[in-house]
Amino acid sequence: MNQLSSVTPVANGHAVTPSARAPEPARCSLPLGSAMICGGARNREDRAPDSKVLTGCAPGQDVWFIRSGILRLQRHAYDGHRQILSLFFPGEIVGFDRQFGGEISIEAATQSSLCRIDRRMFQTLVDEDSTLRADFFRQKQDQLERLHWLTWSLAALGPDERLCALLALSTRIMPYQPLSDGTGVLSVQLPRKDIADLLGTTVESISRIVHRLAGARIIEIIDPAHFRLLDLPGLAARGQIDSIFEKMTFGLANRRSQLEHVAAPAATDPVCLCGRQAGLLTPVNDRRAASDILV
Amino acid sequence: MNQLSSVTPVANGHAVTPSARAPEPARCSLPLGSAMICGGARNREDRAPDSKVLTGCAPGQDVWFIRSGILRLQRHAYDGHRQILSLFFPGEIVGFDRQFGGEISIEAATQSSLCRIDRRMFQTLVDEDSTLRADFFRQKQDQLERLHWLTWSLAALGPDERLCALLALSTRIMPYQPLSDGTGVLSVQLPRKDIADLLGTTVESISRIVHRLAGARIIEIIDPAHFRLLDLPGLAARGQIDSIFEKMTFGLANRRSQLEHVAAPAATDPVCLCGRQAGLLTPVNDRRAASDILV
DNA sequence: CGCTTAATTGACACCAGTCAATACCCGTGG
DNA sequence: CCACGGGTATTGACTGGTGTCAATTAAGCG
Repeated sequence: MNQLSSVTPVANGHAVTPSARAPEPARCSLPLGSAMICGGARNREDRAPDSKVLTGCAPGQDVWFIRSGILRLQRHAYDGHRQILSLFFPGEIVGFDRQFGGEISIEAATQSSLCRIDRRMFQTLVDEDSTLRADFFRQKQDQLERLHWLTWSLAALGPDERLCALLALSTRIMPYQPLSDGTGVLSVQLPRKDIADLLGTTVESISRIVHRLAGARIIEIIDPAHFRLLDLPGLAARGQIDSIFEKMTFGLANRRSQLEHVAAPAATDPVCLCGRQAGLLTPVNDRRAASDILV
Repeated sequence: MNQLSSVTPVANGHAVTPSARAPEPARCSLPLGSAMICGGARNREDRAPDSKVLTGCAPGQDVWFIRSGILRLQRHAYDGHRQILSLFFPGEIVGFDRQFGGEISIEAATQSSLCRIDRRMFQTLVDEDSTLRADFFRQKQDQLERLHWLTWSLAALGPDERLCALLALSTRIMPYQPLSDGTGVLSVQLPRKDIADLLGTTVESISRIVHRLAGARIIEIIDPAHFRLLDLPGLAARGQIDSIFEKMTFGLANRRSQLEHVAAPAATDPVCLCGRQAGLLTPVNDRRAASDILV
């Protein structure tokens, strides 16, 4: 237990790139297809948890690139019931699709850092750059697959199985510290309420299930947001995602590590690469000009 | 009751284009974006209910265009439980996306008529023709929206509300004969089991709900597959789709009527139009050559 | 130290799934 | 014409899980 507390600090800070929290990194370049998204400080926006990113009402002239944090796509029923339809993770683009109805919206689930992209600019890029298009397609496919899973599990699985699946998946999308004995410590960044609304259940049930899993020696509760997963394969099996685990998490983990590679050595050189085609990357020193290519 | 029986014949025949059942129409041209899909008889395939169209295992080198009928996207749990994730309707393209996992598959839910399209050919067309791409995008958007609805309703709505929503939506995707008094007769083409597996419930519950609705004078049961909807707006409201009803059914009804216009006057002239860009439609008399453009 | 918020635990009712039996429809074949 | 059989729909009785409501505890914060 005490040895675990030495690991937990990973949980602090926000989503994926702790370095982004540093005061004004001022410039960054983010990979997307063969293009680089160059967001100057003026194109970046930090969002606090529960703040709105896109609502159905607002025209939403912008597309958003997620630098860090987790966004949630949600819809409310007449009685106020909220259901989370999907989560969006670092490296993904949101807001390009058709305007949602008035009842659907995207909000920040955790502290997030976004990068604003002009809609028409992005449209143009997608039309011109087939590599970007392919990459964007792949994102859509990933998101679709996640939605398929959620839909299926809501109807075919029990709440406990759904939570097991989520915990297993979380090892790839949230801070997870593997230990030498095969177990690992997971930092759950999603509020309990969000987990409940995503899995179509209640916070009370989540709490009961968590403690039930702890009783069955499948997990160990460090604190309400940190669990030690004693049997990750077992979790995946209970959630019936063992056969698709790799496939579902591949794209996610990929984009995440890509972002980390970019964000990590950010303290070295102010040069920002921008290009629209593979092999045609253009080094740009003036960050204002660079950020204008892809607002 | 007797006046209703004079209406029900609409229910017979299969899905949407009864004329397609005629012996060997041999040629047809179907609109998709600015292109026309010209399926000669050898590219067409009729599928019986429950026959497989795409499985995760099979490489599936082909893309399918739905001429008539309803296809279902489904997945099985370990215990055999089946969940239908989505339905596909006439005018839509399936099979272009990433290969599914082994557990997911597409089958015919009703008697269906499909049109086989070579994958690479379609890929090329999508890359070249931005209008087709836009149309294809719109299809994907529609499908995504339906999936969003299903996901949301599985968690936020009760089984009865889900059925109400499905009935309301069905007036746009299944034979529906409006009557002068504002009511109308709906022919449900989906087997009871499919309805249950789509809405995440059981056939027993479906039966109970149907009779409950009849008791509440919201519908009238003509026979297990034909209902007289006494209060369509009420149904939509119960299903909480009243505010998005038009939006959700627009694309579907659109494609359906498009297909009917094409299929209806099929007995006139053997000329088959094929073209890749708007305004560049090329009349082709040799149907073999025509069908080769887009196999 | 008292406030607010989140997490937990308990008691309870009710809905919906399960299982089993029956009714119904629609072929076939006698 | 009726008897038979297979599939589907319906109905009933029962039970278990899960939501709901309420109370308690724990934790963060001024």
